[in-house]
Amino acid sequence: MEEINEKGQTLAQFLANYDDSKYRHPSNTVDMILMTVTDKKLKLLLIKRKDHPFIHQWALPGGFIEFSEDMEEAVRRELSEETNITDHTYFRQLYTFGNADRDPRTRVITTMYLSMTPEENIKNTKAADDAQDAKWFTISKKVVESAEQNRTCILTLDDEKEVHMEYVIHDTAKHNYVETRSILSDNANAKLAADHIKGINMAMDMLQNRAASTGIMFNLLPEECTLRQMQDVYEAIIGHKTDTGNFRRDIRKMLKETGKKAKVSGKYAALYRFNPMYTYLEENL
Amino acid sequence: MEEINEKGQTLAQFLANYDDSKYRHPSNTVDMILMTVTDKKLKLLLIKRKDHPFIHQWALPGGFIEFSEDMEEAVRRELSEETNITDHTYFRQLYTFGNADRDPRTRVITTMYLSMTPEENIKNTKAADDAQDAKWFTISKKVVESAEQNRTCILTLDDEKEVHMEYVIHDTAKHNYVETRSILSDNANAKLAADHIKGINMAMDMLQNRAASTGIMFNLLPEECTLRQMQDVYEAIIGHKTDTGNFRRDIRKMLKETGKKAKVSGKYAALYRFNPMYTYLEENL
DNA sequence: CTAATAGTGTCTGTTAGACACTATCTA
DNA sequence: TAGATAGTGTCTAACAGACACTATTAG
Repeated sequence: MEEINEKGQTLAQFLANYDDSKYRHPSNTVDMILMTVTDKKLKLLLIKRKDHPFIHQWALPGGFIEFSEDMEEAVRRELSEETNITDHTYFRQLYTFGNADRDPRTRVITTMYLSMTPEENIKNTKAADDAQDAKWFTISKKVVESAEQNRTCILTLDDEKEVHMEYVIHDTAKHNYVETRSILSDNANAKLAADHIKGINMAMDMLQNRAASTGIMFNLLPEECTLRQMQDVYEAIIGHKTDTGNFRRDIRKMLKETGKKAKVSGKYAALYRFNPMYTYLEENL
Repeated sequence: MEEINEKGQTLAQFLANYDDSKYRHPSNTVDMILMTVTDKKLKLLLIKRKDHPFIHQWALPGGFIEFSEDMEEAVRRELSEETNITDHTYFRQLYTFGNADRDPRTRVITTMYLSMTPEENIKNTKAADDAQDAKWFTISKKVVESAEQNRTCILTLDDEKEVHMEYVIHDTAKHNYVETRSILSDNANAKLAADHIKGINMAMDMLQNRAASTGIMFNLLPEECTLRQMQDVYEAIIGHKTDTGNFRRDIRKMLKETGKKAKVSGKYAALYRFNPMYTYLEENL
C-alpha cells in the first residue's frame, strides 16, 4: 500500500518535485587526525598548505566529501591519498566543526576522524595536491596546572628540526559543560590552520583518557608485541613515565599469550596479542 | 605582509575567484535527542512526520542548518521551535550520520545532539510544521544477554497508550571496533524514520555509561533536589533499581549542601545542589 | 664489573557491591 | 498498625598506587 501525503503525492511523485537548489548549501569535508608512534614518541601527520586560505600554515590532511560518497569512504580515500596506508587502518569519528565563519571560502562543515596505525604500516607519506609538504610531528599534551574548576595544559607539536607549535589549553568547568580556550604560545614559530587545534586537542583528551581503560593503544602497535613495547606506547600517549609493575599487572587482563618470544635489546621477551574481547570496553562514547 | 599563492593571488583575490557552485553539495541538518524525566521515567521527544520521506513514521525533531548559522544556533532554534524550552537547556554533540543514501530526497548529512532538560522547563510541546504530532515516549535500554564478544539489548520507545516501538540491538566486538546492528522487533507497531535508532542508541549508551561517573544526570533535575529524586532519575536512566546506601555514599561527593529541607511524601528531606567542580569528569569524550 | 631492560612480589589505602539497620511520616 | 520513604553503618573483595626486588644480557 502506497502512502500518500497531504498534496496527494506518492513518494515517487514527491521526490520528482523535490528541489534543493533554492538554498545555498555548505560544503562538507572530512579531516583526519592520523597518529602513529615512532621512536617511542607519539606522532601526528600534518600538511603545509600551499594555497589560500591558511596558506603556509600547518593543517590536518582532509578534503571534500563527494556528493555520492559515504563519509567513511571519504576518510578511506583521503587516507590512501595522503599515505600508502592499507585498508585496515583504524579510524573513528571524533567531532563535527561547523561554525559559519570557520573558512573564508564558503560555509565548510568538517567532520574530524581520529585514525591510528602502527609505524610499520606507513610506507611513505606524500604531500598531496593541496600541500607544499607533509610531516610527522611529535605531539604531546601535558597538564601544567590543575585547580578545582580550572585546568591548564600545554599541547606541543614539534618536527624536531625547525617547526615548533605550542598551544596553551585552558579548561574551565561551568555549570554543565567545560569551556575550552586554546591560545598559541609565544615560543611557537608556526601555527595550525583554521580551528584544527580544537580537534587535535579533543583527540589527545580522548586518547589519554582511554589509553588505560581500553585497548585503543593497540591500534598503534604491531599485532604481536612485548609488554615493554606496550608500555612505551602507553607512555608516549599519556606523556609521562608509569610504574612497570602496575602497568604489567593491569595490561595482562587485556592480552592473550602467543607462546612466542622476541629478542629485544639482549633479553628474550614474551610476545602477546590483544584479546579482542576487550574491544567492548571501548564501545561507549 | 600579505601572503601570495602560486598564482600570485592575495587572499582577497583568491576568494573573489572562488566558486563552489560547480559541485553539487549535500544538505546539512541537526537532529535533537531531547530527553526529560517525568513520573520517574526517562522520556524522549519524537514527532510524527506528515510528509515524505518517512511519512507517518516517528522521527527526531530537527531541521536544516541555515547557510550562515552556526550549528549550535541551529540546535537552539530547533529546540525553541519544537518546545518552549529556555536558553539554558543542556545539549552536546553526539555523532554525525552521513551515509550517501540515508535520505531519498538528496544527500543529507545530519549531526545529532543530545539535549536534556528538567521536567519543569517543558511548558508545552508543539508539533512543528513538518509534524502531524509530537509526543514524549518512555525510553529504556536493557541488556538481555551478554557474552564475551557479543551483547544483546532491547531498546523500547513507548507512549503508554497505543504506540510501541522496540528494537533489538546486537553488539559484536571485532578486532578494533564494535559492530552494532539494530533490528525492529516483531512486537513493535510503529517505527523510527531513517537511521534515527542509531543515534538514539548511542545516546542511551552514553547516558547510561556516564550516569554513575559524571554529573550528566543533573541536567534532568531541578537545581535543588533531594537524594531520592536523584536516585529516581539515575534508575530511570540505567533501567534498574540500585542500592540506596551505596548510591547516597557515592553521589554525595558531587554535591553541595543547601541547608534547606523539602517535604517529600511525609518526611522532610534535605535539598542538595550539584557541585560544578565535578563537571570536570564529564569533559572527556 | 655496570647499565639497561625483562619481569615479579608485596604492602596499603581507596573503592564498590551487598546487606542490615533506624527514624519518621501517612494512610 | 503497616507501608513507604529518609537516612545510616558495616563487612568484604577488588583495585590502584608506591616501591622493593630478581634475572639476564650488552658492553
